[in-house]
Amino acid sequence: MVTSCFAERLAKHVPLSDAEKAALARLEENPRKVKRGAMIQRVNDTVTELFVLREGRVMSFVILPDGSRQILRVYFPGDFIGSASTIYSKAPESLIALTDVVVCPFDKHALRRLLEEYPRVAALLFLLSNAERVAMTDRLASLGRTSAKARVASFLLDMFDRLRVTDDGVIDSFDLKLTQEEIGDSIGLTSVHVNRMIRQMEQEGLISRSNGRITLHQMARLEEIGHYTNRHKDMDLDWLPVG
Amino acid sequence: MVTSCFAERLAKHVPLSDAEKAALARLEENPRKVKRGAMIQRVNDTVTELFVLREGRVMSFVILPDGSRQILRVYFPGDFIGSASTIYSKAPESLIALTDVVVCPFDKHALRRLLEEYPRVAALLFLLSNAERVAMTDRLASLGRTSAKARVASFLLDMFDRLRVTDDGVIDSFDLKLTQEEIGDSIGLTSVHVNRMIRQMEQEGLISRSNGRITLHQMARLEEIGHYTNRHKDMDLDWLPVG
DNA sequence: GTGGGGCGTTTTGCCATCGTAACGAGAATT
DNA sequence: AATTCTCGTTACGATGGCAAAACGCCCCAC
Repeated sequence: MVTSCFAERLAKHVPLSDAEKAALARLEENPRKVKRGAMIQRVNDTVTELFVLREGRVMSFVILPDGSRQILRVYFPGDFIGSASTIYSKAPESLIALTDVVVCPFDKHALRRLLEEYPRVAALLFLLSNAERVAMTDRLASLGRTSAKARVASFLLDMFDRLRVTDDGVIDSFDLKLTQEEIGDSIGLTSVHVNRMIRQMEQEGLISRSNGRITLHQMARLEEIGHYTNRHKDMDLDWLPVG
Repeated sequence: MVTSCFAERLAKHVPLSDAEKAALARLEENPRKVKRGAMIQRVNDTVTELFVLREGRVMSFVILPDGSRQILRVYFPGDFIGSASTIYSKAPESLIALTDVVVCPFDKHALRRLLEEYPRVAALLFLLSNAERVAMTDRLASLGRTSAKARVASFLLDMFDRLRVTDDGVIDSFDLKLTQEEIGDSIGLTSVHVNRMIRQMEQEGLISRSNGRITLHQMARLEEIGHYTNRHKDMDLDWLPVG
């Protein structure tokens, strides 16, 4: 059986047939290595490609006319990236490698064939796309209606929970691989203020840090501060057609 | 031919076969009238239903523990609502009718059959879900990185452009049917500050108002102020399978 | 081993933007 | 007619942005 990190990810939600696994693996036939810091996709590029992220971390972002940056999403291995190019001919967001990375690009016509031949995979992609939407609305509420401290708390918890889905090594500490400026650009704060909040949370014993790793100490208290809800627990995909 | 406002909406993107139209119309077999202000869905309700909005306006929102509200999305006729319940068993957001409304609820198992039998519709739903995601990221950048004035400007333009997709009567003025408090709750501001910005924009001749209707005068200038991009122009669905 | 450059973090003082609280007026709803 | 909504407007103040500089650390060249 060919392995595919995307198939593995999907299989965490729904058991896949061998044919489905093989079809998904075919999307990952052309792995491409990308160096840390390199641009994978640029805003307004004409794109027909999507990606599965196999190794490393990637972020999507936009730069506003005044030069400020909004980071839209941080991606982890097994994530499906750049789905906006299924509907827009020009990329609405840029993609950059946060670490050395392996991405598997495939053309949207390959996706089309997949959707035609494997309706259940199509449904699954639809569902996961809805999960992404909910993740966005959660962050929207965070940016729109919560304090700086709450935003940092919920951001850390979100990263933590997402890492834990794929990486079993994650217990209560993790390596964010983001600078404080990047955290700020994710949650609508300046790096200065992110620093203020992180140090404050550290002093309060909510988190601690050592050489880049962040440890979360009072998970429940952090969830309260950040008004955070772990969405991963409540997923229900059992109603999907059987493979 | 049975008419369905959802099919009509989809047909604006891709020509649909009669079979597809009929299948979509079947989702709308049980129209339900809802009074203005009534709750259609409540956060944490166990839900298995989705909706097509046939008439009126609906908003989705969450209430944070401190009582503040974040409005996540305003929906217009032809919109597909509540897709989060395809993946979460408990509703992550509340739905409320902004005007008297006709919604067409259907169970997610009906959606499942549709996805199984009409792969192209499944693909289409996937694409539109991605468009929603992009709309969310646009607002995320707005909340995270732009001023109050920019947020109001881009919000007005967004509502305007979305109304124009379905309502041909919309030229340069429209009836928002939102209070200033609701606008604020959409873009992360207080009603007081929304009021400041709106009056300021009115004084500058960017917009004008009379009994609830808003008229946009300097569209280009507004787009500049709000860092707004009209996403509707750039859509490309031609690569989808033929019906 | 040492000096330097780059990057990220830490820190400070100042101040703009935006929120809070409060109240009045007019319109709409009962 | 009474009540509730919505909008308008004010004074005051807190949150978080801005600018600038210093600090620590890692890596590299010499």
